[in-house]
Amino acid sequence: MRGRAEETRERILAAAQECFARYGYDATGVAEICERAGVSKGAFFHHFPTKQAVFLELLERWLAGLGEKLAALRAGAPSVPDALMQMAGTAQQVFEAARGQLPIFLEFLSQAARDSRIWQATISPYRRYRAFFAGMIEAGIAEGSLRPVDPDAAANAILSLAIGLVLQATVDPDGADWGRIAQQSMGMLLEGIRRNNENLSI
Amino acid sequence: MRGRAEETRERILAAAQECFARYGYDATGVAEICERAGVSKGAFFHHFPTKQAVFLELLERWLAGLGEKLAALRAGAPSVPDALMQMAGTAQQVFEAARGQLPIFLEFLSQAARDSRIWQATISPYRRYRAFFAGMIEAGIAEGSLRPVDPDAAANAILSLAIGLVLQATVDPDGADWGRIAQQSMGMLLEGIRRNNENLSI
DNA sequence: TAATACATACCGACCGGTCGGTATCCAAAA
DNA sequence: TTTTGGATACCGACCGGTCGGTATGTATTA
Repeated sequence: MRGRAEETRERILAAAQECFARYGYDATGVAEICERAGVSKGAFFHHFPTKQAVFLELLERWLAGLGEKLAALRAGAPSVPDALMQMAGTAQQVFEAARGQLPIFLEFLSQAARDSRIWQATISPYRRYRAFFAGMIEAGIAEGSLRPVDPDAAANAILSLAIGLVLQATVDPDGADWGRIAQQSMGMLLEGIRRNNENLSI
Repeated sequence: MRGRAEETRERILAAAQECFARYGYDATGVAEICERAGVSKGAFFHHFPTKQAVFLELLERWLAGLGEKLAALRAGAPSVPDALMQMAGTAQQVFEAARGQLPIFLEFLSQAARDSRIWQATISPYRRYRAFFAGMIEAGIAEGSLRPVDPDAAANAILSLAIGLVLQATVDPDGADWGRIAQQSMGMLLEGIRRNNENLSI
């Protein structure tokens, strides 16, 4: 049996993620997490100093996973526009896989807007993502696939689009086919910054 | 002097808005609202049946105000692209005026993702906005200023952009000049859906 | 046996909401 | 004009319950 302790830790994290997504950070009690994890309160505070520490670890894992996914997609695409469209394409899977789990993203954001500790943990990867996209845009301009737009502005536009899509999919999951919407939206934005203006059917 | 009671109500609402923005809905105590409003707990529950009722009224006012603003901007613009750019242009004022108050937008969203009562109050105006933008896109296509894109998809793209911008400005207010970013982003998206493709310098 | 992993019992602070009572206001009566 | 009476506005002590976190004891592992 490998690491009983480690397994307990993971169970606590998984249970917490479910609770935070369903009820929100404040409205989730430590007792509820413990019950769902099949673990006592003592075990909880043995593995984590505070409730916030659990939240923070979930946040850090989530952000790290996101970063890896983005980098992998970029590396596997032949051109910058291709990479962007592929990222938009994976949105479908993301939305389906994370259905019901997405609200925790909102929870991450609203906590970050208030708690300086969580803000720091959030903002640093976020700025890396922004820089990552800006770098992609620059590369696209250099490779000739994009018009010479302001890379920072374009990166922000892409990020805004992505964040907005996730949020809408979170709050109104049945309001639209968000995977399709993601691709179409990215297609439109891309059309606005790509160099060759041959009309592709959207 | 009109209505002492009404003034008290307004003071409670204003105090609650500040608290919700600063601490979040759950973390805000009724006692804190009362203290900030200079009002007793009894007065609070005399004017509102529950804490949630206060939140709901703030939400409804906010959404109503947003709708009016959008309609006014649309009515005052000569063309659809003009209207969109003007809307993006007002972002600067919005961000500056609401600095520090923006987190309540996040609070609205995260509550809507959980509480069905608040979800209903949120989703109905939200869908109206979406229809409003879709109508604008159709009008733009009809007037010849926009390419024949899917109006719903374009409307969703615009909404995503707007939501994403507000969120980034909320979480990272000093991370960029969000007013400028809003204009540039909308400009790029617009470039992707407008008919005449003359290059405008961004 | 020493250290780690976990369980149970418990604490003080604080929560949203209630309640009995008081102050204020205004219309009608005197 | 003054009095009065009832409705409205407001107060603040208080309640049951829940919260995050702790203290202490027991089982498991090394």
